Amino acid sequence: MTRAEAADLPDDGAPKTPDRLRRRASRLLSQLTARSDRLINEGLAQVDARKWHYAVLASLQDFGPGSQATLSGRTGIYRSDMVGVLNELAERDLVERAPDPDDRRRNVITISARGRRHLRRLDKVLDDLHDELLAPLSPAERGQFVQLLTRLLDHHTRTPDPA
Amino acid sequence: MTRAEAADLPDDGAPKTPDRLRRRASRLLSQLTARSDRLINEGLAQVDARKWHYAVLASLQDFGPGSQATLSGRTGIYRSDMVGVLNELAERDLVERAPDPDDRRRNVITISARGRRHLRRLDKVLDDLHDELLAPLSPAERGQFVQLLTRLLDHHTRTPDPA
DNA sequence: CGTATGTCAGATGGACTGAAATTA
DNA sequence: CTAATTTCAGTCCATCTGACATAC
Repeated sequence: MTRAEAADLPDDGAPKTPDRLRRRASRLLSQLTARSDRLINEGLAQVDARKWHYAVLASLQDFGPGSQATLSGRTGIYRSDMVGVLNELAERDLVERAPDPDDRRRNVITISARGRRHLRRLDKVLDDLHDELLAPLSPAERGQFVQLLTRLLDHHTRTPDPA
Repeated sequence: MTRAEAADLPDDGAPKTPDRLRRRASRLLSQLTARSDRLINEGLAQVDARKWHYAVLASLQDFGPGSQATLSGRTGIYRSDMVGVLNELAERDLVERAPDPDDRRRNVITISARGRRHLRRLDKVLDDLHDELLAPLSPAERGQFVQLLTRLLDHHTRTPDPA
């Protein structure tokens, strides 16, 4: 069976143009995200950072200090993985981890001056990387894209599982 | 430092609205893809399938039989992982794996009647799952979304790495 | 007591690498 | 000889689960 024959068979549920593989949003998403992740990871690695570093530092800068559980909620990092991320950030003197006097179970995480400087660096790096990521899109389209993603994500974070 | 103070400091490169975390396309992509992958995986698991099954079956249906290396190119599955996928598909009698008489290094993979039936089932399941995935978007917006993703992915598959 | 927090130890799964055996 | 194909073994990394000790 040649390719043309297969593509023209009518009754199989196959569309005339065999692009079901290319058009499935889920596939496009995972493939694009794979590229995106690699781009971001490699870019951040060049300044000795990971994407979770950015998430934690930005969260501290924008919302103030917090316990590890709080940061976990803000950034989406698991409580169990936060430990390692904070170890890396503390090693680099980008954050400070101090016991909370009001609740001795908790640590209070604070961004340092060095951390603020580093965050500014990371924001610049990420701006450039996103410019590369979104290169084929016009500014308006980039806005649309971000807006569509946001609406989808919001829907699926608030509507977990109707099963 | 309270949240309001942190959010209003001007010189730190922090935007007035602290949404840099929420707005980064790379973050939106990975988070949404995580949700999407789980949705698709769980949905396909209920009909004893995985996403790679669909990719291989659809590729066979739309482009005809091929060697494992060919299928690897069509679907994006690594040659090393293709073995396992085809084992699973062959166990279920959805494909046939026969040695190629013209080149005895190769196997020729063919979709079976049962495989075609299964593929139709999977397509229906995936239609429903994508309906759920894209629920908050209008039909026009879904088209836009797919088109934006496609353009981005095309750009990054043809333009690998300018470094 | 039940609950939250920080921590660790490990399961799981996906992407990916490397090499061996066979054949072209 | 070099190159391509299938296959196996195993690495690497991120997500995620479960349990534990401590403190509320």
